[in-house]
Amino acid sequence: MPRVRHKTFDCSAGCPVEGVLNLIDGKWKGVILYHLMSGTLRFNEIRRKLVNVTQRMLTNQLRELEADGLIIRKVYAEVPPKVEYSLSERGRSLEPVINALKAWGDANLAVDKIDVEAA
Amino acid sequence: MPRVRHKTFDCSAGCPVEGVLNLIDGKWKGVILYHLMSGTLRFNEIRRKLVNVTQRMLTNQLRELEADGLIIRKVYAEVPPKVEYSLSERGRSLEPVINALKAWGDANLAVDKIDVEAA
DNA sequence: CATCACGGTATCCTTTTTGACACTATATAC
DNA sequence: GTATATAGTGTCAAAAAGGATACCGTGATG
Repeated sequence: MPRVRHKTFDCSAGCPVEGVLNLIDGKWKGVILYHLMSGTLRFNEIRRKLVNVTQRMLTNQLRELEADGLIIRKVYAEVPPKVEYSLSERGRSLEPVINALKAWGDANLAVDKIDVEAA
Repeated sequence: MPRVRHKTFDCSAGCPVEGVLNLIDGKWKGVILYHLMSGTLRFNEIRRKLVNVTQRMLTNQLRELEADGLIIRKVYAEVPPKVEYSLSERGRSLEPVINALKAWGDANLAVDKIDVEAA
């Protein structure tokens, strides 16, 4: 499992920018946060939204988000297991950031263009 | 709001979010963009602002940003060499995004020791 | 002649991240 | 008694990212 992502952020002026990026990059974190903005989701609900994610990766990403205090993991003592993920206060405060990302993406990552570059 | 019409690669609704993240993650890209928001900079000026970056990494990051159309590289035929980097139109349009990142970082990563201790 | 500044390349190596795939527990349904 | 669903773990391997270090060309400076 990828270990401690948090070292100390000793950097200069642009540092906060990198700091946030360290929290939300990782192949699936952005999308996970985005989906959780719409409400609580269970493990497999998230999995179905992130089409190609493996269980291991999803678990990893969720654990890291949890460790960074952005999401809350709630386990129900049931069988079959039930685990719900939701945004914490801190996670919810990221909403403007995620929205800015989404807005720019929508405006500047037109599908045609991606097609051309990917081809 | 333009929406994704067709899946080029498996992404669901949160895709644009990941798309932008793919452009601006990389260990130094966020900070580079941040610094270029204040104006044109030469290679070594950027280098001095990113204290621990190696030449190789800085070159890499700048080339990727250039390839993604976010910055412009202008070479002067002089000796010693002079190369100026500045934001493109597209890069400048990222300003709200970078600002959102910076704002959140300033507000939530102020002293990261608090993270550890308070949690 | 030797050295510095500039903006890089070229090589090699280590660390980090991601992926494939197999395995687990248990209650319920068939 | 076999299969299903859930939410995971464990192990190994590949790929991507990042780092260390050395080198290049040239004109001016000492």
